[in-house]
Amino acid sequence: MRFDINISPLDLDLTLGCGQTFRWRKAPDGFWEGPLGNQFIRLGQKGSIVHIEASPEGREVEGLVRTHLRADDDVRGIQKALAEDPVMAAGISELKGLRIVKIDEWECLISFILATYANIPRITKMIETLSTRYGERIIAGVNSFPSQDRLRRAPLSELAKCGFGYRAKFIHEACKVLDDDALSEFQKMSYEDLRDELKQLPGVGDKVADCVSLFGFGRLDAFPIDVWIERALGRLYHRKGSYNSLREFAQERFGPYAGYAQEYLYYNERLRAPGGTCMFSEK
DNA sequence: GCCCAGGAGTGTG
DNA sequence: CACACTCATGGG
Repeated sequence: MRFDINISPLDLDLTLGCGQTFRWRKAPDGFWEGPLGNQFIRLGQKGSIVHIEASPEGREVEGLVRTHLRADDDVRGIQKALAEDPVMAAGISELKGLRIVKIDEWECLISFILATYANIPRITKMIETLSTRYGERIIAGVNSFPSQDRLRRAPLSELAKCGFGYRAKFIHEACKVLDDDALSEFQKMSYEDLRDELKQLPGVGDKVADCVSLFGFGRLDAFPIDVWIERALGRLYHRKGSYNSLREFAQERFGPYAGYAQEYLYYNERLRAPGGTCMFSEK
């Protein structure tokens, strides 16, 4: 099955290639491919037209892709609002097609627990290992992200051999602490309550809670602060301080779309780092 | 070998 | 509140 949808503005390379999500790969033919739910999806782009291929053939593919790429976000409006800040305006200008993605809540939580203090190539590899061992086969060589139930049944001794380091026991314990419908209950909460709940999970601190709030639960006001954002805020806004003081600065300055602001800052900071660029241009 | 990574947890002043 | 230290490991 293949068909086209229209999403604008959109740049798949920017959106899928640099650290929001870890399972998309750029194929030699220029298509981005990876698992979404229990289907293997290929996405190509010409202008604002996105070509979609899916196997096995599912009925809700268009919905899956539109949700993942947050097709209903008024990105132009968000950029216009953020661009009232001249510093941000300059940062946005080369990133018009960068969109926040919407990741499955469970996949996002585990992914960003694994992402703590690791670089993107390694994170990608860890998630690949987890899916290969515990996910279900979609097509040859591609497995779905493992379910909560399946991961809960994985003994720690086994997870400890996956190359996750100290993260193994975090995800092992997080699985056991959460019951099956906990995350759907989380979805009903305010952002503040959601953060507090997430932070009670092992391996989830301020930064992971904000990443999961933003990319997993779709809270566009979340503003995750990692080392890159910390540098960007220092360099561009001369701000330094605790996580919460920086977060409050961002909330006040960028308001309900702080998450998009964060992504523009993140990308700019990475692009200007020596050799530090994104997946689609690394090999 | 060295440095760093989309940090968190715990303890101390 | 602020630091300081440890955690386990691989990619560049």
